[in-house]
Amino acid sequence: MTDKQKSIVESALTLFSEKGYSAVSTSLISKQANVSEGLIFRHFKDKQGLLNHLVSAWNDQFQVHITEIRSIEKPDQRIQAVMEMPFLINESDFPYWKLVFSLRWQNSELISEYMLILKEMLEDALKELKYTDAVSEADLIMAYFDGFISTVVLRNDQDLSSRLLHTLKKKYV
Amino acid sequence: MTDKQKSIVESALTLFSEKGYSAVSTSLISKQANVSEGLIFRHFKDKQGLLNHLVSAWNDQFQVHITEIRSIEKPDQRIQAVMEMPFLINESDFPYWKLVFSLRWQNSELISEYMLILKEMLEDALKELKYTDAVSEADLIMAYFDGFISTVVLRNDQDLSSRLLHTLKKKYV
DNA sequence: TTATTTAGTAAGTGATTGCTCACATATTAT
DNA sequence: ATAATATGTGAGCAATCACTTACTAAATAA
Repeated sequence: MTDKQKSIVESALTLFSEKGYSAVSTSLISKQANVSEGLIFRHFKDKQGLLNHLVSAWNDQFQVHITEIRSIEKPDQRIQAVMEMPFLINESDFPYWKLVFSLRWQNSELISEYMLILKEMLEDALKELKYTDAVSEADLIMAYFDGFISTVVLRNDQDLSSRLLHTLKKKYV
Repeated sequence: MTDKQKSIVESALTLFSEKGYSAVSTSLISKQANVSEGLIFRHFKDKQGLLNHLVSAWNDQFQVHITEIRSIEKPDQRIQAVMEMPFLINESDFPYWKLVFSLRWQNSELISEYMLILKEMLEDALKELKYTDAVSEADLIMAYFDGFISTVVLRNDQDLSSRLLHTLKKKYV
C-alpha cells in the first residue's frame, strides 16, 4: 500500500464512521486525504469498493479476537471472554466498530454473518456446560454483547467502561 | 394533517428506516408518497425538518411508555418493566426504533437525551432497593436495554423475542 | 536501455441533490 | 361575495454527486 492509498483508507474510515457512509462524498474523502479524487477509483474501483476494504479490515481484526477466545480451554472462561471482549477493544479501533454497527441498520446481513461465528462458539460452550437451552442462552449473551459494544463505543468513556466491566464481573464471576 | 401530509410522513419513515436518512432523496420520498416534491418543503421546511417530525413522533411514543412504567409502585417491578419493554414494542413501531437507533451513530446526543430519563428512573429504583452502586447498575441495565432493542428490531423474529424474554425472566424473576 | 505496468492528476461527464418560485386550486373568515 | 389563507403543483435552480477519461510521472521487468 502506498502512502496515498493509506491516506485514503484512513480518511474514509474517519469520515464514514463520523458522518455515515452515504453522507460522505468521494470528493470530501479526497480532500481530507490530500489526494486527487480519481485515485480513489483507481485503487478501490468505486465508493462501495472503498467501504468493502474497510469492512474486511474490521473483519480481520475481529477474526483475531475470535481465534484468541476459541483457544481458551475451559468453556465457562470462553463465555466470560466473549462478554468481556467489548470492554477490551482498543479506542483506536472504535471507528471500525462505529462504522460496522452503523451500517448494519441498513444491511442487516453484513454484520450478522460475522457475529454468527461468535454465537456458535457460545452455543458450543453452553452445551459443554450442560445447559438445556443453550441456543436461547447464546442469543441472550449475544444481545448483551451488542449492548456492551454500543455503549462502550457510543459513550466513549473509559471510566464508564471499566465501571461496567467491574459491575458485570461481580455478577457472573 | 392532510392525507398528502400523512403520506409524506409515512413514506419518509419507511425509506429513512430502510435505507438511512442520507441515502434517501426528497425526490424519492415524493414519488413514493404520490406527491409533488415541493410539498415536502411547504410542510416541513426542509429535509431535516421532516426528520425532526419523525423523531419527535418517536419521542412521544417513548414518553408514553416511560410514564406508564413510572406509575408502577414497587421499584423492583419498575426495573423489570424497563428490561421487558424492548420485547413489548409493537412491530409496527419498529421503523421508528430502527430510524432512531440508526441515527444515533452519527448524532450521539440525539437519543441519549431521551434515554437519560430512563436511566435516571432506574437509578432511583435501585437506590430505593438500597443498591450501593446504583449508578453503575443502571448503566449496565441500560446497556442490556440497548442490546435488547437492537436484537429485537434487527432480527425481527417474534419467536426469538419471546424465547429471549423467557430466558431473561428465568434469571431475574 | 527500453518496454510495460503501476501510481497519480486535472478536467471534465451526465445525473441527481436539496430547495425555490411562480402559479393554480381549495378552504376558511369576514 | 370577496378577501385571505392554506394546500398543492411543476418547472427550474446552482451545487454536488459518483465516476470517466486523457494524460503524466514513477517504478519495475525485459
